[in-house]
Amino acid sequence: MHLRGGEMQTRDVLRLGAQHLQSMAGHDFDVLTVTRPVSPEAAVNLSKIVSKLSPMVGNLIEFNSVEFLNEQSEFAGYGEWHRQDPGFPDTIFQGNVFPTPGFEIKAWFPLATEITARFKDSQRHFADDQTYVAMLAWLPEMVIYGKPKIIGVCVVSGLSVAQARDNHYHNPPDYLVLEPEDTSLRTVNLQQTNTNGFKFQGTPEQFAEAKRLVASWGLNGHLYQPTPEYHALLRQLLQRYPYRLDTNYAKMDRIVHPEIEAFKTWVYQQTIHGMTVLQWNRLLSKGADWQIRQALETHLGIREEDAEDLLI
DNA sequence: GGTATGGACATGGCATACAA
DNA sequence: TTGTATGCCATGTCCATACC
Repeated sequence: MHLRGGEMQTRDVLRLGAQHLQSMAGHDFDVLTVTRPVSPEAAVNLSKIVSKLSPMVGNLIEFNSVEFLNEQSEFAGYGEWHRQDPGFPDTIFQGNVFPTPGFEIKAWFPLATEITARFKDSQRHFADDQTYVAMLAWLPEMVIYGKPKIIGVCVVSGLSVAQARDNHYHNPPDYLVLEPEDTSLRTVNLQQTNTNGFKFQGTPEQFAEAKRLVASWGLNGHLYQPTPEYHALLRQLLQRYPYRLDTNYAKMDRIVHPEIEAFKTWVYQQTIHGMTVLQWNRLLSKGADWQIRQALETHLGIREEDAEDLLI
């Protein structure tokens, strides 16, 4: 990598880090192993609960990524990667590079019903675009058993994700994106850093009235801005009309970020043991037991004899 | 029929208040 | 002083329904 004047800058650290994270694709994580099911019945049962591994493997992937980054010699002398948990982002480069580069690592288990990782951090945290989001898609190497294997990595700018999210959701008065309150005086566990989404729940009459209020803010009144002035206006809506907190707000699956969408498509198209990831996803979430049984026998060789062998 | 959206439920960390 | 309950925040899965 070419560095101007021999100095490592924030964007260099991020670019290098992104390259290394992407190189993890295709590798196993030797952190845990699900043993091969001994019978088709056990395999079917396992297929329905393997997604429960998702949160745990997600965490294992997060701190193994830090170790992996620190094994790379290019960073030597400039600083070290550290995991902050809790904290944002969960991986930062501590050293003599400023602003401090960081990765927010999100693990994605593509056999689950959706990408459940959320990205709720305020745009205001990305003023210098020093934080990138790394999505790591993983599966057990044998689909329902084996070691976790990284099948693909997508690294995108955190700022771009936050902007895509806010532009996608924010649509006053129907939907409001709200920045965290000023909670700097609270104890650390009660401080807010996340934005939230609110959906209008009032009557059509109230909605018409709310629309007139938004119109009175001028031509750019519907455009999202993270400023206190704009949020003072938004809070008027929240006080006057009923809204509900949207608990699905900012799910990575629903943000509609172009690079993330392209990554989703790519991951679903990958072929693993004779079927695409999307086909496995459909089969395991919607397929009948006999279909799952058949696929596991055809593609993974799990059949009745195995169980019989075991009994002997 | 597939996708998007709305909603419910489960789990857990952490600081703090309060009771034993 | 120690243990327990509580408030708030956060992250995850699953399912029903609306929509195209």
